[in-house]
Amino acid sequence: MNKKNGPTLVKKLSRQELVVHSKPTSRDVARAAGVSQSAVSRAFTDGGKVAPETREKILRAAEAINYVPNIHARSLITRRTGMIALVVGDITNPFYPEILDTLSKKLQTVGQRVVLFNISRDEPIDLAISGVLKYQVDGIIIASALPGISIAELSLKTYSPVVLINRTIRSAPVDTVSCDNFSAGKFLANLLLDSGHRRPAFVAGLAGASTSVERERGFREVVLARTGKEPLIANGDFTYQGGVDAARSLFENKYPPDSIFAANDIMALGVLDALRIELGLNVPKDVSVIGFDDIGTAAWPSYSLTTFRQPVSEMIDEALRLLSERISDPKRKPANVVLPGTIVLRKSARLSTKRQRKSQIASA
Amino acid sequence: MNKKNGPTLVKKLSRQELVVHSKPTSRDVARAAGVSQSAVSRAFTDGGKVAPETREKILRAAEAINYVPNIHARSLITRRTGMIALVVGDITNPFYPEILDTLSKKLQTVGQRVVLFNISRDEPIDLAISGVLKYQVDGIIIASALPGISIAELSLKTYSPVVLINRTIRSAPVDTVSCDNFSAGKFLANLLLDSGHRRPAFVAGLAGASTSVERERGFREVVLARTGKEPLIANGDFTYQGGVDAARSLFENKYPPDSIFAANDIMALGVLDALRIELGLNVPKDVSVIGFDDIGTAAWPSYSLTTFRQPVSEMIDEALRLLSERISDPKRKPANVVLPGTIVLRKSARLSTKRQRKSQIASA
DNA sequence: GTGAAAGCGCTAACAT
DNA sequence: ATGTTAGCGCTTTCAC
Repeated sequence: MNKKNGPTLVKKLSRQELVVHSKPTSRDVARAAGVSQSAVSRAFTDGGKVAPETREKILRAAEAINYVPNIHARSLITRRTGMIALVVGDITNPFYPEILDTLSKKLQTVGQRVVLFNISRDEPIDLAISGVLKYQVDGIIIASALPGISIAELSLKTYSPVVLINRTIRSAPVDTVSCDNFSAGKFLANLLLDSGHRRPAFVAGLAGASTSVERERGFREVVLARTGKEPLIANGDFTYQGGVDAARSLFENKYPPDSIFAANDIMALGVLDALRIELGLNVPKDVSVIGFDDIGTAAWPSYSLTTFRQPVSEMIDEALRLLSERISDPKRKPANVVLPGTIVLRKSARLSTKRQRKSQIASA
Repeated sequence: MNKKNGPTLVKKLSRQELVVHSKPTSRDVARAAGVSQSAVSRAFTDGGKVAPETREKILRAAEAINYVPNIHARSLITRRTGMIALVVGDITNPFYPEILDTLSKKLQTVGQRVVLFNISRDEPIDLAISGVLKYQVDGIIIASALPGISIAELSLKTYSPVVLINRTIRSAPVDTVSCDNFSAGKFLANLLLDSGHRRPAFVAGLAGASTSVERERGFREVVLARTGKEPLIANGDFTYQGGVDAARSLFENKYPPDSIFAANDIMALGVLDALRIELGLNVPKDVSVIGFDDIGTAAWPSYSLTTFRQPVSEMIDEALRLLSERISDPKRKPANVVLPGTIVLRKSARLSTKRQRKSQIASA
């Protein structure tokens, strides 16, 4: 339907003649508008130097033949694709859709898109990453909870800027943004202890996840210091079912806990359900439960989960800022942005009144 | 660090010299491996004709300089990008992350990726679509609940195959895959009525959404025929809060319902919470509640929501099949695939025993 | 302000 | 089996 070839007779068919419905190109628009191909290009670029009436004419012609610029051809030259990769490990956890939602909306306002790389739990992250690199994305945001060990290598291989969100890693010099998980863990332990709890337990997430590890470290440190005993610990695998199982196992203990801090909300919800329904306990009367993240469901009255909110929107703002900073200065020293979170007091934890205000911990 | 230029003195710098860290290209690999550039290309293509030892050599050289093929340059020629666009309207509804998860995992097994287009509720869909088209995606899956009116136009402008998932549209000849929403509505009305309910109510989703409309049509038809009265209807906007509000308004009625069918699970969950917590009612003793979708949360014991399951995995399989069929035959008549769903019986609805088996409705 | 020409990194036809 | 060559659709000098 376009192209410079003459009438298509049956003879050696070139590739483009074989294409049934090839998309119109800037060349087609140029022909239709009676201008040069480069004029079309300029008409579609923001600061392009074209006379207003020429641009008008070109845009009309483009409209008429349903022309849309090919972003890949453009990116070959500009070296920008307008795509940001989001690497997630467990989109089933509602925290990630919230990140995805926030991120994609922020990006869209500046004409960018998110390409999702949904890596499964056992897939080695570096393999996934080389899959990402092919796409020449302008930046990579990794929110995967997978063991970060190979990220070190990655950051060397990558020409695209990388930022880890909601996790950190010691071994590699990489930009990161996260909550102050360590302080949060301490804060929550103190909160529980201050309110008269004597046996706080911790429900951990995935083994290798820095977030869970840090929250645990802070929590355990305070519990140990103040009670002289290690907190009970169960593994919840960052899933709802894991939370259910963790609660069960915690209560098989001879001295079961009187309060539980789960390393994320989805586990806390599982804990809550197991406590109330399977074990017939009253929350918060018998046991206090605190989560982490503040996903939407946490606010639903059936759960009314007291939790530690991560500042998702700010975290993403920071991630995008780090990304663009690294674009302009690839050699800049890696930054580790730590944002403060907020305790959100609801009904799943019995906390003493002197702490009942919305308090905020400072960033470390 | 690469490129064919000589030593970089300060003079008119070409674009590539200005780039600090330009990625290695196949040319760089060719030079490193002592072969031609096209040999490199072949080494990276699946059926490429290269001697095994040459390929080895090339891959090693590529590895050494961290070369990754540029997918955009490739797509310029092959006319395939390996990207599938997923257009969603409300990723906050957990049904969509489930779709996204399933889709992205299926695509990844065949080396494809999903690019997410997360359009906000008020954004005109055709604008969003022209954003999609720039990306030359191999296919577009629209799972947006937005008023479909402009999709008609769209399908004409689009050279990429399009399939609507979880919605249909009369005005445009477009491939669609969905549940048999109409039959499902009828089925659920009969189920409720058969179990002794006398005043079934319906909680509708977004006004323009075909899914909600069809479910309502089937439901209302049966209720009207069997009880002689229209069912009560409230609008829930496809959100949790909408469900809460809908339940409230339903019970402001002089003759409140004894059973509620919500057009999706997230609303049903809102209904449940409002019923139990705000209105102090017992579910299912006082009121039966049925949802639609069977999102993960529906199975949680706190809710134990009886619902009508959509066959997500099969729907996506069909969508991908339709997409690839349309690639090979762009002129094929649009297909409207209708898949049967399944009732999932849990505890939120009081249903009579003779219906207590997992029953399945046939596709229309 | 506009057009001609070069070339982004790659694949595919064509020689060899 | 390998290299040479011609573009894919676009942006960007460079003349005019």
